[in-house]
This record gives sequence, structure tokens and C-alpha cells, in this order.
Amino acid sequence: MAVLDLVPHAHIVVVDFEFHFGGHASKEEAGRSGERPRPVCMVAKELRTGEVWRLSGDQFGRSPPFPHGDDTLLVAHYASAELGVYRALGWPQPRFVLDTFTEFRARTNGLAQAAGLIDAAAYFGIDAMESLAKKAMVTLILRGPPWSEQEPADFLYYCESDVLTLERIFLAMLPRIDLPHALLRGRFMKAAAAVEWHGIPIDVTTLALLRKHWAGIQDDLIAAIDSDYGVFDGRTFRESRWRDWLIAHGIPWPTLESGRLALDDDTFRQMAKAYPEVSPMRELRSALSEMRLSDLSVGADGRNRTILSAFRAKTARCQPSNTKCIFGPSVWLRGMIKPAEGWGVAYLDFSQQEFAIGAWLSGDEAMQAAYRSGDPYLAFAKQAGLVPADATKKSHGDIRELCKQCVLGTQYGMEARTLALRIGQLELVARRLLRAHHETYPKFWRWADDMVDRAMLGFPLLTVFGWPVHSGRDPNPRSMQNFGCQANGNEMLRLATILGTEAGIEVCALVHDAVLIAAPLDQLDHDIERMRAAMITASRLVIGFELRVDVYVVRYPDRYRDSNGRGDVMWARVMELVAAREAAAARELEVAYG
DNA sequence: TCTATATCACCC
DNA sequence: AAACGGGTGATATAGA
Repeated sequence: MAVLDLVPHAHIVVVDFEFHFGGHASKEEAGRSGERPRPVCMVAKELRTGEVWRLSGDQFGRSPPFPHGDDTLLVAHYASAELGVYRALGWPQPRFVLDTFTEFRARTNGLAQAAGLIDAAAYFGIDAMESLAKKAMVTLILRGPPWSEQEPADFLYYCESDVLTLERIFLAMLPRIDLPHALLRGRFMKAAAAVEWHGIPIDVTTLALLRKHWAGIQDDLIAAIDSDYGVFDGRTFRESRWRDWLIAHGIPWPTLESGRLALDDDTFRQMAKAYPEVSPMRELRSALSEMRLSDLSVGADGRNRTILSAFRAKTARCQPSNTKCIFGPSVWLRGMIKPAEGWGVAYLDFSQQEFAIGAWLSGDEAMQAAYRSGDPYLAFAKQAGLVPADATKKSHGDIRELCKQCVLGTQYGMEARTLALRIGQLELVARRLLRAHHETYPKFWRWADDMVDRAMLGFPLLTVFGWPVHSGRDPNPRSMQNFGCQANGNEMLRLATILGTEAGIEVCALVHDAVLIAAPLDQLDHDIERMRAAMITASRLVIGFELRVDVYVVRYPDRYRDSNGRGDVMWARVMELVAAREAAAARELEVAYG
């Protein structure tokens, strides 16, 4: 088969595992278990010879039965799953990985979202197992043992059919695969498997208390405030009752096009200015939001684990489930991140990552100088002549804030009207700020505008390491403008994760421009410095400049807090309510049993 | 009663 | 009540 000549490796092995997470009724339930995978069966096929290996039950040895050295290319669909099973089996990680999920995402990025094995097969006109039948089989496997005598043989048959489908998908894609970049992405999938394997340390005692009292806490919060309004029906806010309350109090309220009330927090904030009696309801609504903990997937070892969904976003960012991963919901809930006894964790993030990427990839010297100054917002104010050269954050805080909103907004393509509303100034002021930005950073704008032009002409946009986005019909110019910063930022994080995990650092989580690592206390400082070095190296390789990396450290017995104090008030308030409810429960016990 | 859509909240 | 990018997910209301 001539198409295989496109791959230099002596062996090409396509592999698929079936696995479960300790036994669950459904795929959804298994996904939130937080446990590590346990192998059920495996089929592998070497494409040059056609040899096939089938393993199940207790047939898994200490290493793969197929070629697995440095002369082998391992092919899998969303490989971090397979590589997680490798870890569970104690098999050595392969050197070269090609992930068909990732390469299918690359090929269709911007044009389609679906990228499962069946979706990819359909795209290439390959007949595969029916989606429903596949789902039923996966559910049965995830339920875990015991199975009937026949079922393990069915699993193996199903697994083999997936491998054959995968082989055909791989061959169909191969002529258009950008192999060096694909191998770099495959290398990241190995790193992703490590991150998924480690998980985030959680204070399971506090989590259990929060889960236990969750509904009660919501009731406490509602009871304290809604008695003056009467708009809650149990724990749900009723728009119609809010309308009644507004009419009764003679308060006019903005509506949406549909005629419904505008109930977003911005509207509440604005209205609270004019009608202070609205304020308590606003606070209650924001306190009640995002308070769901039941799906957080924490394993028996107290680690929060979930599929990272690497390459899910158009910019190749990971998009783990917001309910399963502790970094999804409001920041105050991160108080539940807590290293185990004798351990510490550290959160390392790239400082002003997207600003710096724009500055260096565009070659804009003024923007680079602003980054180097350490305070890009104030630097912009100075460069634009809006404040004197000796201005400080203290002396010109208000103008710095306007400039901050302008700098952040322009990265996303914000225009004058919205910026004006954001900063509470006339549109004229916003227009001046934006013009100043264009005049101060002309090379950045040429670079950004070029990106949009190329996309509008139908060319794909590429990161420095070749992650593409294809402009479909009706492309959003602001999206195309931002792609250069966001997607290259993700390249940087992926590369840092590769370097960090391959150096043996325990990376627990990826948060877009940051990582969380864990280490025993006597090793923590050392690992922080190594991870910082990995991130700095990654930034140099992606944009040719070494970014600043900020570090926030937590040592046992402390718990994670946001470094800017976001969420501290809410955490304290909820913990008070938890304590009160625990105390009440203890009193009840005492009354009951003396 | 169930599903689709709109809206909203949160993350970086 | 928004021409601010990339997302996940919950919920209320409208519609079948």
C-alpha cells in the first residue's frame, strides 16, 4: 500500500482498548467517576504486515505484544484514553503517537464540530458500526464486571471492528496529514494522558459537607432575602413573579426583543443604581448561580479526574466539562482544592500571555516595550500620551483602568460603542482610546488585519506549529483576529505541558494559560522552578521571547484561594452556613439520644 | 410531557 | 441591553 510510504516508521500500529472505571450504569456516570481506567480488552493491528493482536481478561502482560519501540508509530482515536490504559497496565509510553481524533479536528476545524470515530468514518464514507449499537456496547462495558460468558467475546469483536474502522480512517486522512506537526500533537496527547491520570487533589471532607448541605444552604440564602420579594418558587427564580414585584413597586425594567425581562447581572447592576431596593435580589441571584456539585468527578483517592477534551475548541484549547472539573464553576469553589498531607500544589500562569503573543508575532516594538515594562496598561497610557511619563498605577489609576479595558477589548475586536458602555464613558472617549491603540501599535494592527483578510479570502489560518482553522461560511472577523493570540497561546501551553510532564513533573490541570502542579513538600519548590522553566522555554519556542510566569503556591494544610481574593467572601459565607447546619444537626442528635 | 431555543452565568 | 474571542452547562419558556 503506497500511502503507508508517507510514514517513515518501521511499524505502524493501530490500537483500541475497551475499558471501564470500576463499574457504572451509564457512560455519563462513568465519565464522572473520577477513577482511573481499567482495561477490558484490546485489539491492535500492524498496518505494514497486517498482523492482529487481541487481548482480554488476564492476558495483558508487562508490555505491549506488538512492536512498541522508537521505530513504531502508534495510531489511536483520542489517544490519551489508550495511553491512560497503558499507565494502568504499567506499559511504557510510546515515543511516537498519531491521534486520528486530533488530526480529524485539524482537518475539519471551523467547518464541523463532531469528531468521534463514527463521525470521522461518515465523513470519509466508511461504513462503521451503527452509532446506537456502539453506545449500547460501551454502556455494557462501562457497567463493569460481572459479564455473561458471551459478552467478553462480543467486546473483543466490537473492539476489533473499531480498529478496522480506525485503520480506514487513518489511511483516508494520511495523504493530507502534516506529519511533523501531527507528531507534536500526538506527543501532547501523551502529556494529556499524564494530566488525566494525576488529577487535582480535593478536600473530600469539605466536598462531602458541601454536597450534604447544598440544598439547605440555597434555602438559607433564599430565605434571608426573598421574604421581602416573594419571587422564588422553591429554589427557582420566577420571571413572572419578578415582573409582578416590579409593577407593584413602580419600577420600569429593560426588556429583550422577545418581550421577556432582561435578567442578566449587568441589567441588575444598572437598575440597582437607580433603585437600591433591587440590590439584595441581585446579590442573591449571583450567589445562587453555578452551585452544582453532584457531578464533580472525584475518585476514591481524592483526585478530581476528567477527560480534558484536548483540541475540542477551535483554538485547540482543552474544554473539560464545567461540572466535572473543579476549574469549571465559580472560583470560590476552588477552595476545595487542597493538597494531601505532606504535599503542596502550585498554580503557574503566563503573565499577559495574549498581549505578549500579539506583540512578538506581529513584531510591534512599542507593544513589546509595553510588555517588558511589567504593566502594559499603564505603558500604553504613557505611549499614547494619555498620562505623563512618571505616572504610576496609584497616581493615574482611573486612566490606567480605561486603558486596561481598551487593551483587553481590542484583543477580542471590541469596537467603540461597546467599549464606551464598558468604561461608562462617551463613545467619543472610546473612539479616541481605540484610535490611540491603533496609532501606538501599528504593526500589531497590520498583523491582526492581515489575519482577518486572509481568512476572508478563504485561506486557513495557522499557528506557529501548524494548528489550522478553516473559515467556513459567514466567518466572524473578530474570531479570526483573535485566533492568532489565543491559538498560539494554546500551542505554548501544550508545549509547556509536554516539557513539564516529560521531566516528571506532576501536572494536575491545564487552565488555558496556566497549569496546576502537585509535589511532595520537600520537592515542591524544585518542581515549581522546573515547571516555570518549561513554560519559559515553551514561550521562547513559540514566539521567540521569554514570558513572565506568575506562581501561586499552596502547602498543606492550606487550601487553594484565588490569588486576587476572588471568591473569598462567598467561601467564608458558605462555610459559616455549613458550620451552622452541622451544629444544628449535632444538637438534634443530642436531643434525640441525650 | 418532552424537546428546542433563548438567555444567562461562569471560566480563561 | 450591546459588532468581545474561545468555551460548558443550567434553566425557563415556547412549541410540538
